[in-house]
Amino acid sequence: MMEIVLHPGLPVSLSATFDCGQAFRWRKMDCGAFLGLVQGRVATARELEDGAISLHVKGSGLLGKEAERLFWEDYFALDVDYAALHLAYARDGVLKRAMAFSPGIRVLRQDFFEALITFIISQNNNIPRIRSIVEKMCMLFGEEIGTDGCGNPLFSFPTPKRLASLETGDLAPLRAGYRDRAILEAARSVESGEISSGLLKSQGIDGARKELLKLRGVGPKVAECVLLFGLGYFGAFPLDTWMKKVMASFYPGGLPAFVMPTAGIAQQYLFHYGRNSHI
DNA sequence: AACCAGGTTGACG
DNA sequence: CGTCAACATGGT
Repeated sequence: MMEIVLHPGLPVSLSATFDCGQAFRWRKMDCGAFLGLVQGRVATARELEDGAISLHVKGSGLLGKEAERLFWEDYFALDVDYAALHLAYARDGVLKRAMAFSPGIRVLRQDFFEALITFIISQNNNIPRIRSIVEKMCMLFGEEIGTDGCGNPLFSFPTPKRLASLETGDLAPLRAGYRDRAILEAARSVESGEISSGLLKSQGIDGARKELLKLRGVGPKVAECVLLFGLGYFGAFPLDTWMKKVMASFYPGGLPAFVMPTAGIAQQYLFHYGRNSHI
């Protein structure tokens, strides 16, 4: 077990960050801390009084102390200056309200393959069911990487190799419906090296988007989610049913130009606001 | 019983 | 180019 304390410039709200529809494998424990399954690790996260984040991390493939810290700083995108972002966004009345409604959201840099498969599952689906399908997938095809407080086993997200080896019949227990085919084809594309995180990160957002759109089950919305959550392109802008409503009522002429370079981060505040504030 | 959920696809004008 | 039904599943 390794303890890591992160010091974000601006306090992070773990509940808002983990419950805003970007990550599906964090859950709140009875004690108030969060339990997360992140790239082979079992992590518990809690907010400290001074705005720091305390992480307790377990797993067989942990890096050394410093590398592990860098991993988590990257995961929480501590290189992004949220204080400056908040200051700039406050020029826009709607964004200002959205940020006040749930301050401390951060767009996480998650694993590419997990984001790809998870957001393929997300199409025409709801968040509780996405979670349950992903959990079943990990339980069936992931590796056991630890246990929770009650002794229940915890599983990693399946590797591309494992998913690529399956047939559609194997996915039936997930109850993912017609998404089965897209899940397997995407896994095979990654496993074969036809598509890879390294390539997509190196070629810029427009090139990466074009590649992603070639995959079955990846249309405009899922592609933006993978760009934003799985590849760290913060300019990506997913437009789902909720965001379409938000855009129609608040930004009929589009987002303000100064927001565009980080449109994905603005989107995350607006999405959470639109879904949870009953405006 | 319709309708919806972090949509995409293939067919048809 | 744009529009549109069909698509699995489970919840309201």
